[in-house]
Amino acid sequence: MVNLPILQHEDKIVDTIDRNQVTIVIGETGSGKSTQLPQILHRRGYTSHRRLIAVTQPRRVAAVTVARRVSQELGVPLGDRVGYSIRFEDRTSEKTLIKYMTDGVLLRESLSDPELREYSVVVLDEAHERSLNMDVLLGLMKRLVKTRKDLKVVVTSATLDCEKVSAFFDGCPVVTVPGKLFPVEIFYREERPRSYVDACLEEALRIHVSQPEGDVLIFMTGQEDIEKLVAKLSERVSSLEEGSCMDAVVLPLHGSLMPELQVRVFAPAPPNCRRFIVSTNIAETSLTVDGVVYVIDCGYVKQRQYQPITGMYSLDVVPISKVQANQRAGRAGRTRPGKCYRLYSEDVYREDLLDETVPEILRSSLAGSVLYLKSLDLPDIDILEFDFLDPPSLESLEDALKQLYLIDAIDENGLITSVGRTMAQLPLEPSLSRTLLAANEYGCLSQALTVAAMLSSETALLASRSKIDGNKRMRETFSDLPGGDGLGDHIQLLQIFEQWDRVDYDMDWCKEHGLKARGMKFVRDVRRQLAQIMQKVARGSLDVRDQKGLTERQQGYKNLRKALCVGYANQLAERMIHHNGYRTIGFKAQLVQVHPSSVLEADGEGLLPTYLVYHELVATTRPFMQHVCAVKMPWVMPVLKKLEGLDISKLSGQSYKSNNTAHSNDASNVPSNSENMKTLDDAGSRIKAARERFLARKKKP
DNA sequence: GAGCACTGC
Repeated sequence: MVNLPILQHEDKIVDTIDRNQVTIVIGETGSGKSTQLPQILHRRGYTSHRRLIAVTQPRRVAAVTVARRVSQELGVPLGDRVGYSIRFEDRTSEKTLIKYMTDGVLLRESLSDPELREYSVVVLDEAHERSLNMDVLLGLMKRLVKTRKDLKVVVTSATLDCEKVSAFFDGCPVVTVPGKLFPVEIFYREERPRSYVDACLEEALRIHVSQPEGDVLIFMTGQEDIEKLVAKLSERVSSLEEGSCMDAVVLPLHGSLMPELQVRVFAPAPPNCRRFIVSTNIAETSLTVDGVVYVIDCGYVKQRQYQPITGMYSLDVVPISKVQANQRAGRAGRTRPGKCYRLYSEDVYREDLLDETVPEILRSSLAGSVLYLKSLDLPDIDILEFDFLDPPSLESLEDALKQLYLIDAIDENGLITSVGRTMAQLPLEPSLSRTLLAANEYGCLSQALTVAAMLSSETALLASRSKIDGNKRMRETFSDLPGGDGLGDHIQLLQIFEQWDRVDYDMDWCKEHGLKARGMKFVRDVRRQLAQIMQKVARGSLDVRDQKGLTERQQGYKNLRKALCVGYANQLAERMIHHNGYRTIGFKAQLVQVHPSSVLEADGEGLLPTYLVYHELVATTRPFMQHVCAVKMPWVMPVLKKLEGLDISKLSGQSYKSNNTAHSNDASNVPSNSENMKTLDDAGSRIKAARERFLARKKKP
C-alpha cells in the first residue's frame, strides 16, 4: 500500500484540488485512486466540520469492496468512519466521513437535497464508463459548483478523454497518476478472420503449445459463441498428444451463467494446468480474473441500443472502441508482462474503432432521466439545453418529452405535474411509476406493485437456458406456472409472484419452476422498497394477497389492466382488422407482432385483442412487442384524444424560446449540438456497416 | 412461432 503510485503524487493532487473546484485525476489501473484518494482528502482536512466525502462507483460490488478495504486500512469497523450506501443496503452511520455509493444513490440523494450540502467533496470514480447516471451527475456537478463555491468535485478515470472533460468543466486541471500495469505486447492480424470462433480456437491452441505457462482470457460476444468455442477447444485440447504440453481446462464466463459456475474462474488453476477462460465483456471491467497472461480479443461486443424515432430496442454486435480494446489488453498485464492477440489489423484499430465507447446516454430512452431532471426544478433551464458532456439528439429528447406528456408527468407546456413529481420519487421507469399511481386510484395498488417489481427485474428471472437444453419456452417446460388467464404477460407475472407468496417464498419452488432464485429475491426487495415509497400516498392495501373469490380476482385484473393502459399510454398497439399483426399507436406507426413467448391468448375466432399495451419493442428477426397485456377500447380513447392535441414544440419549450429571441439565438449550444449529432451519425453508420461485415462473415461456412 | 452484452435507482 505504501508504494502505491498515487501516494507519491499526494502533494500535487491535494494542491490542485485545494486551488480548483473541479479536478480530473487520470489514474491508470493499479494506481490506487479509488482507495487512496478519499483517504488523502480525509487526512488533509476535507472531512472536518462533519462534512463527508462522497465517492461514486459504477457497480454495487465495487462500492462494497472498496469501502471494506478502506475501512480495514484505516483500522475502523465498516459503517463507522467509512461506509457505503447501495440500493437496499445502507451501511453508514452518524460517524461516517467517507461514503462510497453507486452513482444512482447519489442521484437519489440529490433529489432530496440538490445542493448536496452534506458533502465537501464529490468524487466521481470510473467516470470513463459513462453510465447514464454518470452523465447526468456530470451535468449536475457542472451547475452545482457555480452555486456551491465550497464544493470540490474530483472526476477520476482510467482513460477518459481528458481534454474533452476538462473543456466541459471550463478547462479544469488534469492530474495524471501512473498505474502499476505490466507491459502488454500487442499482436495484430493482417485480416479479419472468416469465423471468430475458429480464429479464437486456432489462436488459443497456438498459445497453448508454444507459450510458457499463464492463463488465457478470450473475449467473445455472447453465450452462443462462447459455448461453441468451449466445446471445440475442450475437445482439441484433450486430443493433444499426452506429455506434449501441459494440462488445460476451458471455462465459460458470462452473465447468465449460474453463480456456482461463475465462481469457478476465481479458483486458482491446478498445478501445471493452463486455464482458458472464454468470456463476454463481463471480464472487461466487472470481474477480474487472476493469473491471466494472454488475451485474445475478437474486437466485437454486443450492445443494446434504442432508436428514439421508432421506439425500438435492438441488441447488436458492434466493433469495440479503442478504450475497450486497451481495457481488454490490460487484462493480460496484471501480474506480469503479458501478450494480447487482436483478431483485427492495426489499421482497423487506428482507423475504424471509435476512440471511446458510445456513452449510454446516446443509446437509451431518456424518459426517466428527463423526468428526474424536471423534478429537480433547476432554475432557468429548459431540458433541450441541459449541459451534457455528450448531448443527446433532439429526437431522443423529444421522444422522452412525448412519452412524459402522454402519461401526465408533464403538461402541454413541458412543465412537470404533481403526478410527475410523485413518479420521480419511484425508482422505476416512467411507464411503471405511472401505472402504480393509476393503480392507486383504481384500487389495485398491491397488484401493480408486484407487476412493477417483476418487470423491473425481468431479465433476472428466467433460469439460463442454452441452445443445447432445447427450445422449450418457460410455460411449456414448467406447465404448472400460471398463464395470466390469457390476458397477457403482466397478469402472468402477477400470478407467478402470488404463487411464490403462497409457498412462503420458498427458494426451491423457484428452481422447480425455472426461475432464478436470486432474481426472485430481488423482486421481493424491489417490491418492498416500492411499497415503502408508496405508503405515504397509498389508498388501499400494499400486501401481496390473493383476492378471495374468482369475481373479485377478475375485477382486480380488470382494474390492473386499466392502470397499465394509463402507464403505457405511449406503448399502445391496435390490431389489424383481419389478422394478428399490430400497428403501434403514435406518430410513427410501426408494424409489429406479439412476441411468440407471450401468454396472450386469441379468442374463439383465432383473433388477438383489438388493443393492447406492450412493455418493450424489440427488433430481433422481426419487430416484436415483448410483454403485452390486453386493454379495452374505452381506456384507449383518452390517450388518442391526448395524442391529437400534442404539440411537440410546445413540450420542448420552443414557444418559450421564440418569445426570447436573444435566448434562442444564443449560439453557444447550437454548434456543439449539431456537431455531436454528426459524429453520432458517423459512428452509427460506421457501426452498422461494420456489423453487417461481421454478420456476413459469420454466416459463411 | 422465436433467441438471451452489461450495469443500476
